[in-house]
Amino acid sequence: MTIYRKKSAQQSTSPSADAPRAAIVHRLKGADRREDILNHASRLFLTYGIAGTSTRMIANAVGISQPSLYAHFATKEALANALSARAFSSLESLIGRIRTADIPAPARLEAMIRGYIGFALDQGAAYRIAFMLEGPMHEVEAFNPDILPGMQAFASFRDEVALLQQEGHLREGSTDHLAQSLWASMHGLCALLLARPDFPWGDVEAMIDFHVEIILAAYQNKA
Amino acid sequence: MTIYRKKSAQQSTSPSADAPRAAIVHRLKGADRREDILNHASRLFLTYGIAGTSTRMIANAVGISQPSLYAHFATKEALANALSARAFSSLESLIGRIRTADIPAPARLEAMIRGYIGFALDQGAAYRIAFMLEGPMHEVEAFNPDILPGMQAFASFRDEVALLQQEGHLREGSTDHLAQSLWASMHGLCALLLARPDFPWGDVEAMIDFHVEIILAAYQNKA
DNA sequence: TACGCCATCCTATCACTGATAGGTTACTAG
DNA sequence: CTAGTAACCTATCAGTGATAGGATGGCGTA
Repeated sequence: MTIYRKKSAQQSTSPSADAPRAAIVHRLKGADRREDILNHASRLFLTYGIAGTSTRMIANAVGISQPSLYAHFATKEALANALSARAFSSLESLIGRIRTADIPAPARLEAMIRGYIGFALDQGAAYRIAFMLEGPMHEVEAFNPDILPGMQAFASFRDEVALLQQEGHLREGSTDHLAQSLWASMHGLCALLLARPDFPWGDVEAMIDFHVEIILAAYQNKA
Repeated sequence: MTIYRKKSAQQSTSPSADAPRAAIVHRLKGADRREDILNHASRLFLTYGIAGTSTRMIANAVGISQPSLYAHFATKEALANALSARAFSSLESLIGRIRTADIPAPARLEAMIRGYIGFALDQGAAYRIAFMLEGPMHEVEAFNPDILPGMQAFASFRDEVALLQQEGHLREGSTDHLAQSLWASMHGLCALLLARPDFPWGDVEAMIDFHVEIILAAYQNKA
């Protein structure tokens, strides 16, 4: 029995050769260097995926040695989590902006849903890290501060759901169930589009519009 | 600046020591050995995750050398894809069984939805491989036969949606949009539950019931 | 029964990965 | 001017997926 190997892409232009180390290295203060690393890592993760981006690629792009990364992040996973945290802080602020914007209630829900979907598709790498990554299956993770921004973003979303419900724009029932179910419906589309971009989706824009319309009708008050 | 490393779990009982090689090795025919490998890999993937399972762990569990795996699968990814394919064949047959079962139309839709969710949560590892894994972001994958069972399962699902729509049990509109949106709604819940089992979901059973009810109401014909 | 093929399986080794150990350098407070 | 320390380095580790090439045993055929 013989299996033919698919020839590996990226042969001539190896990712590991991405941006040779800068000739002159400037020392940076911890916080600045940390931001520097996150910026380059974000770009690389988006291009090559997380598993496809090595710590050496990141270090080369930044212009420091690979072990120097570990002065700022305990592990590669911690770096990814920090990126996710950064992205979710911006999601939370996005939700906050929509909540405080002067938008009448029904349109506010739609704005929230479309904002969420747009965020997920834009920040694909960070969104994957937060919601689609394979974590330890049986091991209960000790408190991880990098998950917090995601939780806060959800909490903010849940608060808005509670408000809309109180105002009578959303169906009755458990607010937690409502928020989680609504979140799941939004997430489902984002996750599938991100995980299977090669699927014959047809017109993606139209598909999103269709799904949003269904969601709005499903969760709004029938009264 | 000093970062404290989280101490690595699995220290004393390293996963790599999982099941020492069997003393007496029996030669198996290609197809049998292949099934053997898939069975052990499935168990290990579920326990340690895909990235957390090395090819050496799989080989040790099976009782063969690590390079011997490559006589049956070109890459570790190919092995994972084969597992996914096997699982999705069973999903397709599940859908087929529900379709041909003697269930009146509205209950048939609910049976389909609950069957799908149950499958996803049971076959977590395979489901992840098929729908939640990080793939190449910019590279268009050449035809991959292991994706076929997943596509066929979706096609079967879409056919049933078309039928229910023709019978007047589902709302009007593009059948493709309807099937994709419905799939996304189901997937969203499964994906979140699998990716974030540590989230404070509350009563998961009740949450699933709530979501299914919403989906049924959302996609059924309002007439 | 004897032969030879070839699928099965092995050991040895590769390049690369994430991570660690321990020394060097440059900025800065006193 | 002189510590002290944060920033950074080189060298190296064990483990990973994958490859090269040789050993072996069962089976069809002469």
